[in-house]
Amino acid sequence: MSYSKLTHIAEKAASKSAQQLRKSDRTRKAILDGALELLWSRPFRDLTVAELMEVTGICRSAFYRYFDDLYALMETLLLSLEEDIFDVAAPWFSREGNPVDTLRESLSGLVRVCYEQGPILRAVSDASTIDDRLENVWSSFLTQFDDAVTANIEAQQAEGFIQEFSARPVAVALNRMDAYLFVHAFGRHPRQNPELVLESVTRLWVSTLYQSSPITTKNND
Amino acid sequence: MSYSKLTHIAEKAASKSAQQLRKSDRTRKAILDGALELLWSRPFRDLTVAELMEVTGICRSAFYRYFDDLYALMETLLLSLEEDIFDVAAPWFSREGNPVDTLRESLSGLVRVCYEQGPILRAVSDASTIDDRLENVWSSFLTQFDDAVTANIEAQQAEGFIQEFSARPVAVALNRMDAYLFVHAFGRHPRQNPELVLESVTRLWVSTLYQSSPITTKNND
DNA sequence: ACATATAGTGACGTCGTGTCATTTTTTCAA
DNA sequence: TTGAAAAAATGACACGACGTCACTATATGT
Repeated sequence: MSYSKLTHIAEKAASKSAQQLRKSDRTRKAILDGALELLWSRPFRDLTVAELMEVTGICRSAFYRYFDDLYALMETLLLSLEEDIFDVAAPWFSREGNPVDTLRESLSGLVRVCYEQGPILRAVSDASTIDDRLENVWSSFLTQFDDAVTANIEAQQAEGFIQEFSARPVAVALNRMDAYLFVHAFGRHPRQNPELVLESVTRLWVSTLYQSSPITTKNND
Repeated sequence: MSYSKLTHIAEKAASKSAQQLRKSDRTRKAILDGALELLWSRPFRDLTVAELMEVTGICRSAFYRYFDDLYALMETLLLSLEEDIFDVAAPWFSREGNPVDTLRESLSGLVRVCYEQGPILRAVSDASTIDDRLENVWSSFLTQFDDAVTANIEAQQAEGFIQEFSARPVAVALNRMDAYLFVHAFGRHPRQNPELVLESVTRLWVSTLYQSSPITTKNND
């Protein structure tokens, strides 16, 4: 009987890898996918649990088995965005290579990711003003960035790449610009031209931090 | 009888100037004042018609005689903010005097007004993500600013004060920075130090637009 | 002072939310 | 394969906030 048992287990494993994990995980993913689908074309304010679960094909109240509320769901989406964003912003923070070049690289990646995920970014940003808890998550996400940028500015000031000034308020200003410019430019269809946005964001960062550097008006990497 | 009539009229006029206009206008003002009071210390998301009218001391449903909904009320608050903001930003747009000096003056006024009205600014900004109509009003407010800044940059480029680049995307970036930095810094108590915010905002605008200008790290006007 | 216009009231219907007891489906091991 | 236990899905419910409406009370102006 160990034969049939093993076969059975093997089948289970096979079916699991085909269907992806347990039922609950598939359902959770279906809900997240449904949310992404809806938020791609409609603002967060129009999203209701009823509509979302209708798309998912499961009873509305089942939603609450997977998320506390829509804001908890948005938090999940934000966390996955965060990963992409920190990854793509890495070059400048790595503090290897030419500061201006790596800054351009980081900003370019940031624009790309935010362009691709624009409507989601906007939905999270919108939702964060309505819910206490999500607001804290969003806010601490921005603050992490503030901290990282501040530290990097201070380090490069010590090395003489950046002139002396109070780093944090400038870091905060630059980050708020990025965040809300991206939300504004890429948060709704039709999204704005990412090349133009990248160009102007780069101009601001470079002229603020590395004043003497020349600025190209076309990106010719 | 014309005597008593005149006296009566005189009394009416006196009482009107003392009590300010008709009942409806006083009530409307009371509602707006109540909203200002509540929003001074709590986020927009916690504001309900019931709570607002409780503060005002009138029946909840009377609210709808004066405003379509809370977003219409917020629109009224935004419009009064707008006036202050356009007024105070005038110097740079007037295109008289030294561009950098007038820019500093405008930014200084902007920071002052937004500091004073921080929680209201934030409430409007928060509310605008929830309501269609208010979002359009907020958005067109920002766009007006985008237009004005774009025009001013282009004019000063023509005069040689500002180097050549695509003006609008830079204007949009600078404005989004202002708007959301102010919302972030001044929108909740305790508000951040306006001096520091002014200094960093000024740094960004000046170094972006008038690269060659020296930047003072203390404001010694 | 009175007739009329206007402001204020309370009750109602609606919608979206979140919970709960119950039913259905999965899961896993004998 | 089967059946018992665990987990997931369902439908009904109560709640809170909204916006409307017929009605009452109060202002307004002649």
